Amino acid sequence: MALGDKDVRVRLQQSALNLFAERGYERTTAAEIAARAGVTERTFFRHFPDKREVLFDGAAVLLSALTGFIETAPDGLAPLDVLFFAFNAVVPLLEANRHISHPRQEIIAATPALAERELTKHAAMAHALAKLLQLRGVSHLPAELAGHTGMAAFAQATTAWLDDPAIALSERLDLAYVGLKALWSAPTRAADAQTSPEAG
Amino acid sequence: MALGDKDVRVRLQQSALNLFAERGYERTTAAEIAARAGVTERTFFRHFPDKREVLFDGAAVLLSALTGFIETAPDGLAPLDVLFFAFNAVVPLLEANRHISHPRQEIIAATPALAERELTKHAAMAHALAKLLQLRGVSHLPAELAGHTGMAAFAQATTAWLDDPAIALSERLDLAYVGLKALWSAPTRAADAQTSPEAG
DNA sequence: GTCTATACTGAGATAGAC
DNA sequence: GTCTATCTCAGTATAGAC
Repeated sequence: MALGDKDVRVRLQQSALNLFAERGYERTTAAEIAARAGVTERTFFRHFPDKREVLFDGAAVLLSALTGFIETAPDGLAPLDVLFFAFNAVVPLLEANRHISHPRQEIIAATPALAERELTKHAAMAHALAKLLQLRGVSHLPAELAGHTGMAAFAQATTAWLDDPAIALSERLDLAYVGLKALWSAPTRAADAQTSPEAG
Repeated sequence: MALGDKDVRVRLQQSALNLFAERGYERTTAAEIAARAGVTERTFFRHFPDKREVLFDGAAVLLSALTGFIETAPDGLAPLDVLFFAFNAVVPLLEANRHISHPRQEIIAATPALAERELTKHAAMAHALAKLLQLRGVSHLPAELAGHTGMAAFAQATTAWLDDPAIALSERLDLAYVGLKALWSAPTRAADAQTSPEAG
């Protein structure tokens, strides 16, 4: 009607982000989000199947970008190297969206219901990455392992970078990559040995 | 009070498992679960903070067992080898509970809300494993990577074994272990190359 | 144990685009 | 006319407050 031609969906997302930042997720009702966007509560639920989803639209864009890079990754790379090739390739996209991702991440971290939904999104993305690896000849179970392992590293790198931008995202990814490989070789000491590590 | 001395909590869990199997999770109300267990709806929510939690009590027992084995794992093992040492050690426990885990897994797989909660439980367990590795001297970020990578492999092995017990759980764990290591070395072909793999 | 807010669903009506 | 987006109204179940 007269609230400007900007898409209702986008208005709902912005209203939600603002209200969640102001009062917190639980103290914000779907009706309030809808009202600020100039529509009714029912319209909110037609755009988003539940209240949480309003914060998770960006995942599709990211996945689409990752898909393109995985499909064009060089031949002969190992499964996890394919994934990290794509992760590094989407760094500019993530950097460009940091001003939205950062406050969003804080809201999610403060809200168990949203943290739970984010895990679901990560699992879905891990599964999508696995299917792309299968297109490159990786068999089912190893592909799923690669998807989940890669996503764990990707999520750790991006989360750490959102928390503390002093270390660049590409460097965070490198750290995660090196850290993953070391999980097979770096020895750990038994818990008992910890009591006198320098003494023995 | 005459419904037998079996703990109300356990009766609620059994009622829930049965009702979910009969009608599905969404078509079962908390009041119905409570009624079958001989208590009121209010009592249900006193035992479980939300309806989903009634299916996720076993995680604590499993984690407790894993904790013991990680603490007593041999000195000098790499992070992921510590975790797989513990995973293999709890195989008998899992095998003993298969008659409960199997129907439970089917209900969870059929119910998105429950699958989401299970991811949360897995993430919590990954985090717990990470903290145990930190007690063995592994630093924070690598420990978290190991926790999530290990949990992904553990979950894949147990899920596959619940679906198809023809392959033993210990063998499923071995397959996951080997599969993980190969993610760094086994080459993949580019998607384009797939169209004529034998022709070139 | 009682009461209530609110997330979510379904059916039907309206309005505009094409 | 169809199709799509929205609103209105009525309802149920969860979960938290009292």
